[in-house]
Amino acid sequence: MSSKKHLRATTPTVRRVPTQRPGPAGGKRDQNRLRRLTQLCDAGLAEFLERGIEAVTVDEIARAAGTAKGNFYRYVEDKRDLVDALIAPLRAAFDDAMDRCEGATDAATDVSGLNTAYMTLALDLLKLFADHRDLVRLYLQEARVPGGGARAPVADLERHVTARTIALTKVAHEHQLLGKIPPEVSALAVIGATERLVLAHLRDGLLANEAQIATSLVRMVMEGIAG
Amino acid sequence: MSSKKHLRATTPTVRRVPTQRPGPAGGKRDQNRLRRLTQLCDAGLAEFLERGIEAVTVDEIARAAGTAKGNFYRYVEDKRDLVDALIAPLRAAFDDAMDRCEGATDAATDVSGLNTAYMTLALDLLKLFADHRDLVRLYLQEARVPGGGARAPVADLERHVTARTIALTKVAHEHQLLGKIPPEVSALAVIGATERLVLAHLRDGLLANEAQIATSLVRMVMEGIAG
DNA sequence: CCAAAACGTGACCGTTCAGTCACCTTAATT
DNA sequence: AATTAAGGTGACTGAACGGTCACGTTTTGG
Repeated sequence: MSSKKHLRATTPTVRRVPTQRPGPAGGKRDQNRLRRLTQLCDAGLAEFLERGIEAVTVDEIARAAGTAKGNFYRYVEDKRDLVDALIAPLRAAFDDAMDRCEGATDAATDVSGLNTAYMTLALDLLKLFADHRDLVRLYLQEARVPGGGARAPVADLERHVTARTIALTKVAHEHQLLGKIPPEVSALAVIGATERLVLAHLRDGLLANEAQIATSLVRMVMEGIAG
Repeated sequence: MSSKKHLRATTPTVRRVPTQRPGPAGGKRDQNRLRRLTQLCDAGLAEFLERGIEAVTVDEIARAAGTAKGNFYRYVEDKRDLVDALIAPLRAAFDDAMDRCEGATDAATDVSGLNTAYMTLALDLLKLFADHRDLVRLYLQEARVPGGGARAPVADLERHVTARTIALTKVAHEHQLLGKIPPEVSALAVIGATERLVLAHLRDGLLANEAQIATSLVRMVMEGIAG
């Protein structure tokens, strides 16, 4: 057949990711693997926040995670894949909150039911910000740049967030809750205001008092800037 | 002395930028030079908007401007310098508007004088957006990413805008125009809402009706989302 | 205990890119 | 018209980086 050296017992293609003996879920193999992946994610996230996704090299991430570059590719396809893994939980948390709100608005029979639904959403999002501070910051820092290469998952999420928020606002608009302002406009204005405040808090350390940001924002949304 | 070939008649250092015969301002030399610089700026801006500042190479900019890479460096130090040249007019226009507004608030003797000052600022900024559409879009797309390398001028401008806007808002706050909301919070909320709307308009082609965006925004700032 | 899968490594390869340089052409100035 | 600065070019260099590979080590399932 082939020469004695380099004979490949199993599959001909080079396997980067384990497929034959991944071990039982929750077993030692699984644990180790998850730990390394987490280290890579954490290291990547820290670097991305500091210098931007695009500027960070695979080698830097691997070293910061305490391993070698070659090993990086055993856990993840490339930098974009790592960003994907990073962003996925954020997207999931956002969808959870939105799903819950949509369920509540669908079930609501009167205006006050709608308002509770929106207040619940606000609280859910507040919790989301608290639970995923660094991820939210990464999203805010990177979302607006054209999504080529590794930034694509972030840009995707931005479109997703925009679309779902506008859709939700249209419901409010149909129930006459928004006066003459087009739903797209009010949706984007609220998103924009919220995101800018959260960014100032997370990135610049401005506005240390989180509760005050939240209540001020709600007040401004309800009554305008002079509230 | 030296060999006949390659003798350097004048200065020993390689000159990239003309210093000895730049020609009179407005003269032909000056015109040509300005034209090329403009081509490079235009080409760079277009590429930056499409794929992000970081991803664009010097060679691409030069080719898009219809010239060779080597020539790029005769007009500009490097990519960062080009971004600097692009951003400078935007910064200048912003400062003009803010200076005018500060002058008006200083001169104002009553609340209505302050309000006119702020409305004038809003109109000035509206004009700024119209006069520098692509530059504003570039700013919005790139401002939040950590400012390493070529993106530094944009990140600088973001800090500048934030600082001046907050300072201006503090004046309003001292005149009791903002109720209980801290001036930093209202300033950032308004910036955020405005920027998000402008970005949707410029980048995504959403919200085609500019006048409606503007009036809606003013209404929301004044009366809240339900205006 | 042992075979082999998974893990880990860093040298290596091919590509890309910023910045330079020697040479050529154009045109402004005297 | 002659001189020479300025404009223009693309090949070249060195550095950086993504991704691979051959090899060594560890872990585990049987």
